[in-house]
Amino acid sequence: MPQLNGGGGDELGANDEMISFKDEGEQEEKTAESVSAERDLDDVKSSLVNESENNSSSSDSEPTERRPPPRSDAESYEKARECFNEALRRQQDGGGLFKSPHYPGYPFLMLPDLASPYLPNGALSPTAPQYLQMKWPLLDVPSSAALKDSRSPTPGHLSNKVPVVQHAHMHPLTPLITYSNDHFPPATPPAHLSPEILDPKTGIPRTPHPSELSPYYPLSPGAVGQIPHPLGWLVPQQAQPMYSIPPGGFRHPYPALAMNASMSSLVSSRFPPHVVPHHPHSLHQTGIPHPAIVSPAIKQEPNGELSPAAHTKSPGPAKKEEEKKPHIKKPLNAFMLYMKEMRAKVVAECTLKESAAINQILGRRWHSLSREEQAKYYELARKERQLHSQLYPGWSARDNYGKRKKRKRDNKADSAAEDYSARNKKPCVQYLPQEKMIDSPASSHGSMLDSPATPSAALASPAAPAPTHSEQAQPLSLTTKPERHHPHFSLISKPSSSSSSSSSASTSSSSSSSSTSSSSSSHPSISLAISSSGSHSTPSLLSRPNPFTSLHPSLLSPPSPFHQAALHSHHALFQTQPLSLVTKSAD
DNA sequence: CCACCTTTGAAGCTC
DNA sequence: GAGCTTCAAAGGTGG
Repeated sequence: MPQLNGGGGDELGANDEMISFKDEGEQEEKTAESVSAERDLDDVKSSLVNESENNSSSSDSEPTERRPPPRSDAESYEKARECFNEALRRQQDGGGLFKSPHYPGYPFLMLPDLASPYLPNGALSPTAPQYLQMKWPLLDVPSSAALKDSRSPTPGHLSNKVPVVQHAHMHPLTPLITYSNDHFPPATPPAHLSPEILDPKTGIPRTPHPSELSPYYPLSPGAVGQIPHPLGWLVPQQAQPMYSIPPGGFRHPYPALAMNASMSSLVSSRFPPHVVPHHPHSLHQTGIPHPAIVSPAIKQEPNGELSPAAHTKSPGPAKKEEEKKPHIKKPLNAFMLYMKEMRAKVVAECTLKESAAINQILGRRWHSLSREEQAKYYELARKERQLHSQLYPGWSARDNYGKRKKRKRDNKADSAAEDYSARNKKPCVQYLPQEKMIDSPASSHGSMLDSPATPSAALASPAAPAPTHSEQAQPLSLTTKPERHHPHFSLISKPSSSSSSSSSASTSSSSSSSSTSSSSSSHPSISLAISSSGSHSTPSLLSRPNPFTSLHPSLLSPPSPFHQAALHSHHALFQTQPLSLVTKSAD
């Protein structure tokens, strides 16, 4: 695996990590140096220092909320940290890391780059290759050999339309959905309607099957079993896909085959096993069966292949029937899609095995993603939802309620926050803070700005709520973490709020995270954002997240190549940041 | 063996 | 309409 990430793979993670760890003195320096002697180093350090201080303080300040992680956890996190550092080193050494011409040290800064690859018409520019070279790290993931092959065909050419492919850490997904920007104008047509996809092999444009658009769902009632999903086994990673197949069925569900691994992973991941009938590998290569469609209780039915249609298929006793009914899962949201994609990469980079820890990392990374990047996932998610709704018109999320067996609710209720906090999270806390610190400043604020809703809304989905101020203001991350980073704020909202302002308040977001997050975490981010804005001049280091995230919605919003092109210059972007920040703060 | 942890986001439910 | 709850993925962990 060394090489796996070794090359360009790490960019994302490594960077992330780099940043994240900055808080620690030594690491911080290392990272900074490694980062590349950015001129901004000083700034970063200073920021880090502050963060570190905050951090420490935070720990103090929030002791009540979170206790020190259990030893084991601590160790694991420590490990993770090391892992990150390692990744960092690799990047630096290996040189595989993607470096933006503009921001050498900061791989993440891709936005501008992204734009470049495309021609005005949205087609991939010949010059794009440079980006193309950088496959998504994910691809490099261990078991991905297969993936590599699959993607090898020509990721780049996959479709001219798919910009994503080019970018290293981009959205492998795009190919899937034809992300291309041009395709999702605000009022994007239903996913299935999306523009034609170039046939990977032939290069001939063809209309995509719904399945292609989103492979994730279980077969549609009518379509049912017709299609085996190739990717399902093709893709190494977690694989079982869940999506459905188009009524027409598809041979090749996805151009994906040709597509790059990441995408394929995504697709495959979701393709329901049943979709892929009895393929010898129906199980994911890893051997992990995917419950995708089937309800947990049922697990995979013998004929699990049956798709949703299945439910209809055997009219048995009502109860049994219900139980048997394949469980149509909720469509994955943007973050879930992102997680699916990136998880393998993170795992590869780090020794961490625990999903909880990994998820935390992914969460941070998610926040650190630029708006555009996030927007892609939002768009993808939106399309999936559309497809899902089309496939299962009658389906409602509520159908799945209770299927999971009541979980925490009980515990939480019973044990209350105390237990809750006590049990696990601590570890995370410590862990997070470090990484987060880095992110937080940049990303966090960015994230806030970027709030899920915003990006998506702004960029793509018409459906998505308009990016109102409030939305923008919403801090994604409310989830506690931010607080830690910035202890000052950490305390209950009010005090801190002064600085950051009320805006975030709204943010509190419904997110489940429950209490912990409660605090005004968002505020901190805002404050940071502001500060950062001031520094926008020095986007290089810190910034990655900031710059883009902070971008003004209007600017970012258009995912289309055109827009990207417009955005071309970072400077412009950076400059824009302040505005965005302002808006938020205002909110 | 099952629930939990953890993340964000969407949708449903409650008031 | 606001706020809260549940579920989606994932895999180690603990009871």
